[in-house]
Amino acid sequence: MDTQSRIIEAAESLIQERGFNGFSFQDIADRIGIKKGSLYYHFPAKADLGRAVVERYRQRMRAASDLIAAGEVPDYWDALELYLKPMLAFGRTPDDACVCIVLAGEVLGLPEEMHAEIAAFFDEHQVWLTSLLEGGRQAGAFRFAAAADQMATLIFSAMEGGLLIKRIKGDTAYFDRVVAGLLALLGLGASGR
Amino acid sequence: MDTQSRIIEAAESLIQERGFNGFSFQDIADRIGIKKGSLYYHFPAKADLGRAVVERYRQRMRAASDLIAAGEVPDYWDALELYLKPMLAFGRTPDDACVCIVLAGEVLGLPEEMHAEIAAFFDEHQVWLTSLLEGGRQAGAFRFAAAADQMATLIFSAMEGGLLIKRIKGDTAYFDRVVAGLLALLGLGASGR
DNA sequence: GTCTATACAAAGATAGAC
DNA sequence: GTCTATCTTTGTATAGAC
Repeated sequence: MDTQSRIIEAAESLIQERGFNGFSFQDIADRIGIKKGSLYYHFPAKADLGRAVVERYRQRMRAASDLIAAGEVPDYWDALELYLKPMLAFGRTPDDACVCIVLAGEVLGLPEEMHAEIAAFFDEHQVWLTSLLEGGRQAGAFRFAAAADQMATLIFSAMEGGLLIKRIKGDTAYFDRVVAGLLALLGLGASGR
Repeated sequence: MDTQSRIIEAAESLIQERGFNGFSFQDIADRIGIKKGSLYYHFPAKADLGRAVVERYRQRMRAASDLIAAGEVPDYWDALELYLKPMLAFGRTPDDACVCIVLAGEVLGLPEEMHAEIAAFFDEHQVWLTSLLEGGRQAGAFRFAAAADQMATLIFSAMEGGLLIKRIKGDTAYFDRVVAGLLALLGLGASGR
C-alpha cells in the first residue's frame, strides 16, 4: 500500500483509540516505520490528516448505502442487515468504536476543518436510515409504532453510544444488549425474521 | 467557593467541551484567574484532577438514584422522571454532553487512574436503571416487551450517543427525537402518562 | 519521497520566595 | 495558598541534504 494510505490508516486507528488530541505525528511515524519529518510531505498539518481520515471513513461507511440506493439489494431486510454490518462488527470486538462518535466528544478541541466532515457523517446516516425504514414500512417489511425519523435517530444514537460504553467496559455483551433491546422494541422480529 | 472546587468545575467544563487531552493547566489558570503553578498545590498531576472531576460528576449524577433508593419517591413514574432529569437537561442545550461519554471516547489516551472511575459510572447506572424498570414493571407502572436489562442498556446508550450527536449538529431537535423514539417504543406512554 | 537537523511553542511539573 | 522562575519533554512544523 502507498505511504499516504498507510498514514491515514494509522491515524484512523490512533484516533479511534485515543481521540484526535491523544496522538502525535511521532506516534504515526513509529507505527508505520517512517520518520516524523517525512509525514509533512503527505500532510502539511495535523488538521489536514484529521480531515482525510474522516473523509475516508465516511466514504467507507457509505458503501452499503450506495449499493442499496443503486437498487442492488431489493429486500428491505437484507438492506438493513447490510447497512448495519459495519457497526455490528465494531460491536463484536472489545476495543473498536466509530471514529466519528469518538471525535464528536472532542468537538471544541478539534480544528475547524474537521467539524463539517463529522457533522456530515451523522447527517447522511440520519437521512439515509430514515428513508430505508420508511420505505421498508410502506413495503410491509417493517412494522413499528413511532415516526421513521425518530426510529432512525434512536437506532443510530443507541449504537453509537453503545459502542463507546461497551468499549470502556471491555465487554461485548453490553453492545449485544443494545442490539437485542432494539430488535425487541422495534417489533422488527415480529414481521417474519 | 473554594479554589479546589473552582478548579474542578473549570476542568469539568473543559473536559466536556474538548476532552481530557484538549485542555491544559494553563487553560484552567486562565479561566479561574490563578497562575498555572498554583494549580499544582491542589492537584499534583493532571491525572489527579481528572480523577477528581469524574468522582464529583459521578456523585452528582447519583443524587436522584440515592433519593429514590431511600424510598423518598414512591411513584415509579416520578422516579424515572427525576432520574432522567440531568440527562434531559443536557439535551436541552446545544453544547452540553455527559462528561463520562466524552471521556469514554478517549479511553486509551487517558491516565489509568481514570479508567475505573469512568467504568464505574456506566456500571452503576446500568444496574440502577435496570432495577428501576424491573420494579416499575412488577408494580404495573411500566409496560415493555424486552428484558429490563436490555431496556436499561438501550435507554442509556441512546441518550449518551444522542447527546454527542446533537451537540456536533448543534441541534437540540436531534436529541428530542431520541427521547420521542424511546417513549414511543417503550410503550411507556401507553400506561397512563 | 524520505532523511536529518532544527526552530519554536506549549505542556507537565518542580523549587523556592512571599 | 499563591506567585515567579525554571526545567524537561513533547508536539507541531520547516529547511535543506540525499
